[in-house]
Amino acid sequence: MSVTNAEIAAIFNRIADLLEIQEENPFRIRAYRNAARTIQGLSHSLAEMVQAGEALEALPGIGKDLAAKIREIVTTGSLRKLRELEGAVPPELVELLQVPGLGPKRLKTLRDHLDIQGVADLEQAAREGLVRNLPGFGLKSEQNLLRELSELKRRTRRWLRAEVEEVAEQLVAHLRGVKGVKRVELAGSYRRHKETVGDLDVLAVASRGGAVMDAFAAFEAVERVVSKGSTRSQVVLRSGLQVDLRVVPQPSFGAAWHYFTGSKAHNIAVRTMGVQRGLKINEYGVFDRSGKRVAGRTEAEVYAQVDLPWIEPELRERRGELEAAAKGRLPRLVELKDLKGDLHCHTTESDGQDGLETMARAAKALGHRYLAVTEHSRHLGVARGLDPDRLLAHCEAIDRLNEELKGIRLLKGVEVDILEDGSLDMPDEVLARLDVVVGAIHFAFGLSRKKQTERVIRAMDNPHFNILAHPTARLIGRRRACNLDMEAIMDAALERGCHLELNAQPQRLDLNDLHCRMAKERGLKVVISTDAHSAGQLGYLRHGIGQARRGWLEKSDVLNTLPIAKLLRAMER
DNA sequence: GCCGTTTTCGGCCCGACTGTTTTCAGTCG
Repeated sequence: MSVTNAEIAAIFNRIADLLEIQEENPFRIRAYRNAARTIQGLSHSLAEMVQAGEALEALPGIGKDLAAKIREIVTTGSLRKLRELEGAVPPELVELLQVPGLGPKRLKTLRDHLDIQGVADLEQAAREGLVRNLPGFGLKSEQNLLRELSELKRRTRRWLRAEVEEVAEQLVAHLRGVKGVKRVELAGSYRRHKETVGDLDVLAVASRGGAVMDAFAAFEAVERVVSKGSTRSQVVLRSGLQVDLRVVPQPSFGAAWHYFTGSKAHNIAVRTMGVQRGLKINEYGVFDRSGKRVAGRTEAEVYAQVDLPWIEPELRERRGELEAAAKGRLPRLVELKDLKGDLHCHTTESDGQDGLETMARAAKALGHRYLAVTEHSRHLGVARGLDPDRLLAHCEAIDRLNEELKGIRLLKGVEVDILEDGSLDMPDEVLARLDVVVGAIHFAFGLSRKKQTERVIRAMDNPHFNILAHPTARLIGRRRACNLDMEAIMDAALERGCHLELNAQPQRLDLNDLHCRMAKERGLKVVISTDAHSAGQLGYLRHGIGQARRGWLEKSDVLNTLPIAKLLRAMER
């Protein structure tokens, strides 16, 4: 099996960690991290590029040396440089770098004086009071280290963006109520709509920081204040989520919002463009050589200084957005209001929590013009999957309800199980009577790449098949993606007139952002659906939209932006 | 280790906070 991009990126990140412990040239370390980031963001396989003899050196951050290392990984499955480094550095030390407050320098002090080799050593030494007397350390650092070590597990987790949405909005509302605060906005990966976030970044505009910072520390959900200054403070919530707040004056708002939104790679690139123009860009503004502020009130002003139009936050990942912006070729990203309906949901007839009519009225209230009702099929017993008779009876109920409903149409559908051999868990003559057939994998996730890919393509061979639901079946943080040749599946879908779903459940968001881009590059339209199991979940489309936008999708790339008649025509095979 | 409107060497984004220090290093984002 060929090496994946993620594996190559992981090797480079690992090398960066090991070099860091060895206190190597920091720019060299950054080169490895930059390359890893580039690789993670690629929408095509490096292994295939190598096999096709394509020039890896054309990729940003990949020069002659790293290109050779990628070729070595692809052809031999490993990297000599990594083996050498791992031989020279005790593996547990890398883990210690994850401890907040512990960088390569202080780690070296710990190793030199106390022979610290891992988390257990450090914990013991700190307990025995040996750390406080080291140069550069004191009682406070020893206590902080002990606390960080005990929280290591909790602090390194990432959060589903949707999980922190509620507390984020509460915090923003809380801060907006503080006297003297002119504006409060969320920034960071949350604003970029990453599927998971490591912390929450909040930006406030106020002439003075004091009152805002006090209110921040007093926010109901705060467990502990990590640091508190006049422009920047950090807290940990009871949930373990870390939140950073920065306060800037009004004229700096745009520069600060840009800076704190990131991504880091995007920011560095923009600042570098500034340097080339004789400008210094920081969170307070854009400054010319004489130190005079020339921009900063809005993000658009900042971008204008480096001759770029404003760039949507979801695109700021250093994945070609700066080049596209320079050429005037930024995508016009799809928006929630562009969606005309939802093509995947469940009712109490299978494993949903609300009945048909409740779902229909909730969808109408959201402005949907159509909603496909797609219960599970028989094979999924735990979800009370429907056999052919129950499905046909359900369809009759849908027909009856459609006669009463105004302004929205229910589509008769099914989420049919794709069996292990690629056949569908419902007879063709039943599928033929439906408006939309959604197919999905719900078991045998561990098949080989070849078998899993064949399974899905065979399912799409069925002439009634329309949409492949949650294509990789991943659950973020809980179940890894099925091993699939996504490019082959997309090509097959295109040939057969099938479509792929971007499932908007926060723990799925499957297709992911890179897959969306892969689809767009092929001209394959994506369906954004909620897979709602209750009326409330119909609102999850917003999560799907965030992911779609990260994948550069425009209105015309998304099938369910079409009105009903065009939608049904577009799904015909 | 990468890269070039400062082009093949010598740079590489920039500021805040903490804890230690007495003027700053280390770390973080």
